[in-house]
Amino acid sequence: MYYRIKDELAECLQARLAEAFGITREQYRVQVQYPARLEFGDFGVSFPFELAKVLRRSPQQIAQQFLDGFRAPAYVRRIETAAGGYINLAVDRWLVFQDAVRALTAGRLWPEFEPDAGKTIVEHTNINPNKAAHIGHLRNAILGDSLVRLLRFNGKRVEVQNYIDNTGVQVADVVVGFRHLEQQGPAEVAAIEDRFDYVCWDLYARVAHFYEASEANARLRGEVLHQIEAGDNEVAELADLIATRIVNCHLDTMERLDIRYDVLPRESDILHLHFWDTAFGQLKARGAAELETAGPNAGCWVMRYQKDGQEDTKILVRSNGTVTYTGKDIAYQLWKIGQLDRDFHYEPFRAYDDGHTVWASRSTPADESDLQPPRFGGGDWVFNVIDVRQAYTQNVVFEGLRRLGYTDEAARSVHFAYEIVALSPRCAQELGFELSEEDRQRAHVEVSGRKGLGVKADDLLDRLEEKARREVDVRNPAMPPDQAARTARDIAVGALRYFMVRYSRKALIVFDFDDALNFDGETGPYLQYSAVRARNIGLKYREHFGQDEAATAAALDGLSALPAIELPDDVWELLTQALKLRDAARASLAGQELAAFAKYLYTLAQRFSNFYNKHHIIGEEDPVRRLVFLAVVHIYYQGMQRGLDILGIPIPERM
RNA sequence: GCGCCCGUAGCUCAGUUGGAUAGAGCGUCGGACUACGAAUCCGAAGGUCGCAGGUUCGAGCCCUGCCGGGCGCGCCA
Repeated sequence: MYYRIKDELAECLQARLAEAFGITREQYRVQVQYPARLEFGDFGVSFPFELAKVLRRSPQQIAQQFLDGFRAPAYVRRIETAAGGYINLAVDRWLVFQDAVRALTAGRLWPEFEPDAGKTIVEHTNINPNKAAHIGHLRNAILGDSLVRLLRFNGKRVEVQNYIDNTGVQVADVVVGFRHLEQQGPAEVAAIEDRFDYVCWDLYARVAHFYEASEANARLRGEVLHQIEAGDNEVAELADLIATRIVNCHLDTMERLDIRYDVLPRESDILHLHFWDTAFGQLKARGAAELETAGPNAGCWVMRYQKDGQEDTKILVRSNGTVTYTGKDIAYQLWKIGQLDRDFHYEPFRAYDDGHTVWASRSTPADESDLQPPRFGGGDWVFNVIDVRQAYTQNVVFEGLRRLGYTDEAARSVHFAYEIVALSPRCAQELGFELSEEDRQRAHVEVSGRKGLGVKADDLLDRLEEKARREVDVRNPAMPPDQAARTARDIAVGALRYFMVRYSRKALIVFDFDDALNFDGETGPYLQYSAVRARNIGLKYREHFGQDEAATAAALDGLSALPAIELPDDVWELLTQALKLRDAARASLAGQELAAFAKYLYTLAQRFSNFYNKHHIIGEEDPVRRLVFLAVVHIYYQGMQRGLDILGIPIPERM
């Protein structure tokens, strides 16, 4: 198989290196690359340059000596030196093609990766349950969900967690809003029929002004927060009602994007089950937590650690005995790596259409549920999808693990950091916000839930669907309305999901409706469109030649017995790009960069579009060429289908 | 003050972990539908990779300094 050729060649070259120069793989590891240009070949290496000094010979001489007596595998058609020291290899196109067609007809184009015995936990979304989700949350959830899909493709067993901070000040603020601005209690709030997350969005922004109005108002926040943490009172009941309703809204929003979860750990349960106590016990026993007796932090339990030769101190327990955010996070991370010695109880929170259940944590054993929860937590690898502003805190948490002796676990805990989504000043003004003179001069404005400044996730999805629907209706006047709606939805999802992963994690996205609503060029719809066309070719082909699927499959099967024909460059480039799917997925995961995989798929779609415009498959006179083209289109479609699935992008029937 | 990140075409971004002539999209200009669907394709213009040194056979990528921008560093969460 083609995906194995690169590895095989590396082995082969490595062996020859030992034979010709006595260089072991420990001394030098051969790295096979893809040459910059097609005419150079399909694979290339540059080790003659790198070994020139050690071997005391010119790169050219090394390359020559290496090649004299080198026995290349049978599929290597051409091997030569270039540009004073590169070694380029070109493979036999027809052999690779036949091999790929056999894999296609046998249904094993992308064999599964070795399943991984361990468990990988991915935590993402983590939206404060006090208002509607916005574009910043979309980047988190889409990045997180795409990572989950990529991990699964790479053979990992993944558990998806969505942490619910239901006892924080953000929820308290909305409770204050309902009680003191709206004069509403649990019964009235439960009866609200309007979009609950939107109601809270506006209310949350009003509470910020309410606090500014007087000291007494501002004090309400602390009082409410205290009552929420204490539990067992009407304020806590209201907070729970709000948080639960909002979580349901968030799950609905994410469901529109095919994003699902396995478990929702709730902060209130971390408190009630005293996760911190056992974590604190471990920290004290190890001497990682120390009680300060003097100085500004007197009375606090702190963690001291060395960072770049400088000592840093982080407070874990305040002098009033309460635990800081960092402290709670260490306890939670310990649970995730299976070293807390304490667990949640669980209850089903929601059942998805396909029967999958998302569970929520609870503090007490579930009464009489016939469903038994899976074992949650205890991951061998942990990915925390959190924006880059939390880098410092995440480092402190991992340092905490190391101080407790969990160095391997800390090494397998990843802060999957990404830059935030901000708004262009123009976009903020479009949304009806008055910007200060200072903000107007800036390149971007930060989204702010407190100010109510932001683009709501569902509003954006609605606008995408409306625009897609107009385009669908223009192109497909005869399409039934329900199919048109479905298609518009698929296009909206494709556009949004691709938009959020096409940027590298370190790139700050300055959001603008013009960019996000674009369906041309490097966008999700471009990829979807190319897949739809490829699928159509298969349909039209069978229709035109009066074949059923079995007959077409038989014809493709017979292809490997036919005499070789010359594969044109553009066909070859399309084929090899499609066959690099596994390589691209592996590299994307190794580099922890989803944008790399997105770019790979985009390039693949470009090659197909190019091929599509140049060659007419059904109109092709030569029956062998026609069949070869059809096979390549099939391979392309299979690759695109698999690739788009990794990005969570659906393929409409028509568009 | 300390730490992290960024600076590449008019705009938004890639750049396979140091490789060959720095690539896409948008925008601009000019072309291609009586053939599988033009949400497409082809062509053109557009670059001192922030600046200056250094390491290297080779630097957009590594090191040092400077300039410009963003973020983080709380007995908030």
